[in-house]
Amino acid sequence: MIFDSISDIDPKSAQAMLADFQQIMQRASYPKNHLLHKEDTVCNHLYFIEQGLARAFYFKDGQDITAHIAVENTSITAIDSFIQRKRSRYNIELLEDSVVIYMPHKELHELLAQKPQYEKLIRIYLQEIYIDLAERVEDLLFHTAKERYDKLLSKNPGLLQRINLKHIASYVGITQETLSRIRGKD
Amino acid sequence: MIFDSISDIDPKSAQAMLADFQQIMQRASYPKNHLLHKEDTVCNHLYFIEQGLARAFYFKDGQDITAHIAVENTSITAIDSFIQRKRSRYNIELLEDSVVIYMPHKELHELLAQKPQYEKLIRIYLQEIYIDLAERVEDLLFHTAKERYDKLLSKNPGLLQRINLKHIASYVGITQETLSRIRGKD
DNA sequence: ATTCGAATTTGACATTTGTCAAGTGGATTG
DNA sequence: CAATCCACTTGACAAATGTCAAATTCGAAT
Repeated sequence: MIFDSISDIDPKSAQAMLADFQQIMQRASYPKNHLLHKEDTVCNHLYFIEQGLARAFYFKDGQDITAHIAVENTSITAIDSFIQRKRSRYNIELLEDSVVIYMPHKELHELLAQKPQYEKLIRIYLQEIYIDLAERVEDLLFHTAKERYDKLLSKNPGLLQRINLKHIASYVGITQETLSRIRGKD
Repeated sequence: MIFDSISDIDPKSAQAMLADFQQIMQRASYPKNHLLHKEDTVCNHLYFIEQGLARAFYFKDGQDITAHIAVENTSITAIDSFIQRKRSRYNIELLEDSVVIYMPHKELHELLAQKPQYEKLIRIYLQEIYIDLAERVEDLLFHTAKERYDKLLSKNPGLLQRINLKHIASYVGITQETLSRIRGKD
């Protein structure tokens, strides 16, 4: 969550920063299956999941592939689209009735132009998601599908009860059938 | 390359920024096989390859795995270590006699503290390498080893003549033998 | 409780990739 | 020129994963 980064900043200004950020962020509730973002459009919002569950996915050769899973206190966007202002191949879908907080790209951009001190926050946020992503690459390269599956579940206990196995399977990079067999051997 | 980001910034201040950055960056030449960074130490430098070739690698079950390849005008670090100030599992090795430009973490940190306007540059740099990494994840998940191999070579023509096949194989996530067989089918 | 449909598992077989060992070819060196 | 080394390829077989189709299980709705 982005506001974790504020812990790196001195507490008295942190409060003020938080207030500024809250001004450009909005909260909304959506039902299960709602699409936060549709493929082939530019993604204008950075979302934080306050309550609920979301996934980013797209279609590869007709297959529904989950690229990212976001639980509570976690962010989700079509980040390449959000950053590069180009159309995204991803959809973002809620898997449960959810409460999300979101920040419009335009407002964020303006805030950064007006108050450059917030650049630091965004920089730290980017560092954090970069580290996460780097870990994902290592997992994909050097760990087996079973190890990736176990790790995902140990990081997110209870996730199994909230999401289809096929989404988890595509997220860890294997078919649902293989995942099912892997699970059997316990 | 980090200074690409400067194109987003108005030209007159770009010059001044460039000068500031150059003050904290140094240039050095090293021979082939030189280690820019050793595993199990904190990585204190962000390197840009001006001339030559480098790779980041580490050992997984005794096997030498290439995690990143950096050609000219490209950056390389043990980025998680550089950001998080913890020991790295990566080594960074030059594959040719090279000229590198590097920025010490301490100086960068101090520059950012003194002149927060540079945060923007770093933010943009992080955005760029994040996008690259996200593309890598997609490749690993959704493209075959052959597709990854072809893409790597089409992005970097001539790379084959500069680097061992085994490094390319581990980079695209397969064994050298499999890569050799894949190459045969052309 | 029963039924229906979706989610998950299982079976059979094809395909891909890994492993280990041996072979080939080119460059280097004495 | 022969010996040697290194990179790369090939062969034979094992292991892992994919594909497609057929069960089976589970849960929601009646």
